[in-house]
Amino acid sequence: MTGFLGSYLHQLDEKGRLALPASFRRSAGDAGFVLIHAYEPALYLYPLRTWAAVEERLAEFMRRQPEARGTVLSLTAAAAEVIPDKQGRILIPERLQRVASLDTEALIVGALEKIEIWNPELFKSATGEAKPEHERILRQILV
Amino acid sequence: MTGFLGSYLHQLDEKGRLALPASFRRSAGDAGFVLIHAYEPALYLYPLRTWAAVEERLAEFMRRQPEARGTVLSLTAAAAEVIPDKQGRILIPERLQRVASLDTEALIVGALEKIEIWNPELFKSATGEAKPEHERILRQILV
DNA sequence: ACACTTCCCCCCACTTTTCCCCACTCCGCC
DNA sequence: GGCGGAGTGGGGAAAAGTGGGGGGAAGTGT
Repeated sequence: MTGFLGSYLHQLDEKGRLALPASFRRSAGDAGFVLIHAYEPALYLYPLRTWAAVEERLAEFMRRQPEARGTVLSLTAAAAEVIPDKQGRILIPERLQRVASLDTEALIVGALEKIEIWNPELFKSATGEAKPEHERILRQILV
Repeated sequence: MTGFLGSYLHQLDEKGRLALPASFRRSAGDAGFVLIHAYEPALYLYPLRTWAAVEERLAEFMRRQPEARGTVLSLTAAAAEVIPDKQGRILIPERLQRVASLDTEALIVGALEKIEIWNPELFKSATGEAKPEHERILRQILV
């Protein structure tokens, strides 16, 4: 089973509902997701299956560096567990819509173990720059 | 089992469908493929079997160099998992047709672990130029 | 405890896209 | 010359995305 791939431009309706691509729904099984906001103007969506590992890393990190508690707390405070309705849509809390600058359209991007949700314009400007040293490594990776 | 070899000129129909050569289909088993766009004006097609290794290397790359996230994200965003229909054709998303300048004809090129899909003219100009260099490199490889 | 409000989720309906299936052609091979 | 595998093209059924209305649960205040 491969990770999440591809990008999809979907509508965010007035109720704050966002339809996940059917292929993403299938590869997540139909358990729920965890929606968080971290350092970028985007939201991250983890299927519960992979979220467990993230949670473990968070706990481990706090044990090693207690001064990081505040950082982790602000992450968990802004997080939400979301479950798709029968039409495959998740409800994005109003506060998370605001921090991600989501309006009527959202770009749903597959990022291997997680899904990212972006404002389409912000995504374009965030991924615009091509870094030569990264490209060199990519050539090695892609055989 | 050998890698993918040979090149085939096939039609890209109005619906964006491209028939894979029957021999490629056979050597991939009939699981799906992953289609990506990287630094060249061409598309790369990986059978799922070999894609898993690529994905693992990508994850490793991000662990070592977190600042490469953007590069990997634009790669996965432009990727798609494709499954041949019963006639052995894959659907190439409109966005990927554009970045690879694919019109009505596509050149399907075997490239060992993966398959490359080119605009025929672009392929000629990309591979036609560096003849002397080719010879020098090949002498080293083929003893 | 009860009425009231609010919000969420289910259901229904519609549009668009996708993909499955059938039919046809071309070519090489028996 | 027919047969079979391969590539090509298009119609129709099924699925996916979108939008809105109503019922019921949860929370609030009286």
